[in-house]
Parts: sequence; structure tokens; C-alpha cells
Amino acid sequence: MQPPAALFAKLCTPAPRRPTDESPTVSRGDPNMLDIRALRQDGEAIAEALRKRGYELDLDAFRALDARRKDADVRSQDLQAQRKKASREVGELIKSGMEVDAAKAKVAETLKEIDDQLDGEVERAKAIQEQIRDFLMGVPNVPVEEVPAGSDEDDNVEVRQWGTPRSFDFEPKDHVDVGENLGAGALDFERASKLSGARFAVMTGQLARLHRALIDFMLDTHTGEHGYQEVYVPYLVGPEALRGTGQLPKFEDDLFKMRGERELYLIPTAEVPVTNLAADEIVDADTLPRRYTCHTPCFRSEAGSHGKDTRGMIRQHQFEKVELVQLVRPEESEATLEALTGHAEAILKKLDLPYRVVVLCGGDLGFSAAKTYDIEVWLPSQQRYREISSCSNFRDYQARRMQARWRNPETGKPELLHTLNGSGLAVGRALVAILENYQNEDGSVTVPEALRPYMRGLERLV
RNA sequence: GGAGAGGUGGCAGAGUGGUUGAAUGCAGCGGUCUUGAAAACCGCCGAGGAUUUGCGUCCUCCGUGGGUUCAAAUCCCACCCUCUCCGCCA
Repeated sequence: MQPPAALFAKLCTPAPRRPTDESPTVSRGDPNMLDIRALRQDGEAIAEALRKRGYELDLDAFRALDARRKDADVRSQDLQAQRKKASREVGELIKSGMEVDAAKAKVAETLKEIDDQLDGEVERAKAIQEQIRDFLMGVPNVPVEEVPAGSDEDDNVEVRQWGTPRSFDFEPKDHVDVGENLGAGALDFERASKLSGARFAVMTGQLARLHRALIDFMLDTHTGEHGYQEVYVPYLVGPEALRGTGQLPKFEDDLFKMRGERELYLIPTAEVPVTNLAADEIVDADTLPRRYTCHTPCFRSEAGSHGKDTRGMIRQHQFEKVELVQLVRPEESEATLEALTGHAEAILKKLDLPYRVVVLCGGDLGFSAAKTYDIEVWLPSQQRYREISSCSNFRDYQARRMQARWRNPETGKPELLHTLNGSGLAVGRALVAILENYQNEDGSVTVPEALRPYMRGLERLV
């Protein structure tokens, strides 16, 4: 589907921001934020915006629930206030000389009346608050205005292309054939399946080394040239972290969960542990922006992807990724998404791999994302671009879920951060792209210049 | 795995039953002073929520969940986490 010219222009220029005279207070008036106040005030606008991603917000249910909550809050708080007052009275009576028992007797009647209702009312209020929380946890982020309409990846809009796909004077093989020709067991899916079943790979020798070289190269580039700090994190996380970034509660099926009483999950992406570094914190403004880059393996069950990309290592249960994560002030997130996407693109440029950038349409947007650019690398065997990176602005959505805040010096108040992340890049897919784009007719593979320092100068895999 | 210590506001660190959301210090904010800055001095300064046009009033929160009590940061129980020592171990 071709983009209308007007829409294309809109995507390429930064959208105008809100008026500067508006106070920078986080929780009011901005319909892009899915917080409960915004939902009360601008329910219709938010519901409309969510429709763009194919989500139907049940406003009536929310409002009914919210009304019940209000009622329950008022009742339980009133009872609690009465009770506190009575018990303070006892203290004062004792202080002014009354016998302890006499003082107690004086309020016994009142207390009994209150207690008859108190527990029930508090219980009820808690239960309703819980319901509201559950409801809100299940609502995806609101797309920003410039996200194009559309239902699936066919409606994503190309923003730019870089590089020219190489023209081969022989029939290019796909990465599986290239890899298997590189020497016994260089890329071995059969022995991987002996160990772990489908969707795993074994690599040996120079290919394994190239894979590792990619990781080093990416980390060095991001730390050395793009201002990121390298970070090492756990690969097992608890449910709270996954709720924070949005994998839970809705996408538990996509995760590998540990057995045992400790409730731990294998991370599906470094986004989870790295973004959650800021959970439950109020960070100083002068530590922002925080830029983290992190190499981790990623584990995904790929439930619901049966039959998709079954050949090769494009879609694996375990793959390596170098991730970029940024925690920024709200007013910076929009520009940061452009910069971060550029950082991921820089890797492909250095590797001289042709790619294009698309902006995801509403229907293809991930649950927590407000806006996403996918970077797609050219794969000769498929004669098409395939996703190798996904860069998203989550605005304050994840921050709200994980209570990640910063102290705004202008207001002195804690406000929600904006979080972003992107793959920089998916290592397995980068390896696939190199094998396919750098293959030679004799079955060897040229090592991209940028990686040679990481391969002790090796120029070719044979 | 065994023994001990501890989890309090942005940070550090008091507080062991009563009006304490919490001393004090640092940081932060405002002011005095100064040509400016520093220093000094004075004042303000936890978070979330309900309600109100607003002033305000109220509720919750001292790791989590229970319990005792008229009243819990403070007492009791369980759990989680951190630290120290011992054992084991990459």
C-alpha cells in the first residue's frame, strides 16, 4: 500500500508539540497518556486513538467501575476517619487523667458501630481498585498522532531506504545453505534439534566467532560513538519487571517460565531488565538522559508462530541481541526516537547492508509502544527486506507501570520518565544478512570490513 | 545449608506503643548578604489517593502479608530481600 504524500510528509517532519506555555505537569491534559485521570477527562479521545491500533476500549465498563470505586472510597475513608478520631479521643482522655478502662468504655459503643462496617467497606474498596488496576493493565498504549492507520504489516509506511541491494552474477543461496557449506557443522540445525528441538542453532568455528564479533562490534560502536553505557543484567526476571514493560499480564504465552517456587521468566529481550533498572526510582534530572546498551540472549516461545520462518535462524527460541535503551525527559522522547533509530541504522551502514526503515501502522504496533520504527535488512534469498530492529517510544506508558520517575527541577515534583528502546541489532539476523549479502560464488563469505578487527584480520570465511 | 545483623523520606540516619508522616544531616527550592560567586544565616521541602472552583479537609503508605491493641514505624507471626561470619561451590 502506497502512502499518501501528505502522510509521508508528516512522517518525515517532527510533529508540532504542545504549546510551550502549558505547564509541564505530567498527569493532566495530555491525551497521549493512558493514566486514569486522562481516561476520566478524555475518555472519548483516548478510545478513538486506541481504535487506530484496533483496540476497542470499553469506556462504559470503565466508567461504571470508576463510579463504584468512588463510592467505595468515600465510604471506607469516612469510616476510617471516624475510627481514628475515636481512638485519638481515648488517648486524650487518658492524658487528662481518666482511668484507662473508663476511657475505653466511653468510646466502646461508637467503635463497635464503626467496626461492624469498616472491614467490609475497606475490603470492597480494595477489590474495586484491584479491578481497575487489572483493567488498566490490559489496555495497550495510545499511538501518537502521526502513526499511520492500518491493520497489519502491509500497512506500514516506508520512511527511507539506504544502500542498494547487490546484484549477483550467480544464484544466491539462502543463509542455511551458505552456512552449511562453510565447513562441517559451521551452521548446524540438526544437532541443535537433537539437543533442544526445533528453532535452535549450533554454530562452530569461524562462524561462531563471527557471531561473537558482531556482538563486540555493536557494543563498541554504541559505547564509543553513540554515548551509551554498557550494562550487564540478569537473564531471569520476576513477574513485576515483565508487568512494567508490558509483557505481562497479556503475553505470558510468549515467555519461557522457570519451574520451581521462585516465579522467574527467561527474558524475551534485554528491554525488560534494562528498562526496569529505573523501576520504583525517582532519578535526578541531571542523570538524564540515561543511555544503556546491553547484550543478552533472548528467549521466546514463539507461540502462535507455527509454520512461520521454520527454515534457518530467522526465528529462534534463543537468539542474541544488543539492545539500546534510553530513559529521557518527556519533552525529549520524540527526538530521541529518531536518534536511537539512527544509532541502530549506523550498525547496518558500517556493515554495508542495505536496509529500509518503516513506521509501523496502528494495527502492527506492539502493546506498550506509542510509535515504532522497524528497520528491515535486505535478504537476497527472499528478495525482500526483513525486520532486524524495532525501535519504539513508549512515552510514559512503561514508566507508569513500573513507577519510574524523575524529579523535575521546574516543579520540584516527581514526574514519569519516558522510555525508549530498540534493537541495535538482532545478532542472529545480522549474521543471516551477512551470510546472504556477502556470499561468494565459491561458497566462501567475505568478512565485512568493519568486523575484520574483531576477526584477527580474517577476510573470508571458507 | 548453619549462625547473626538489618530493611524508615532523593540520599544518609534517628525513632521501640499514643495526636509521629516521622528528629537530624546532606541534596533540592526560596530569601538575606555579595559587584558576582562561595561561605554564612533564615525559611520551605516525602509519595500516592479521595473530595473541593479554590483555600482546605480527609484517607493510605516506615520491605510484604497477617495478628495483638481503643491506639503500631514501634509488640507478635510468616514471607521476601540485603549485609556479615562459617560451610559448599562456578
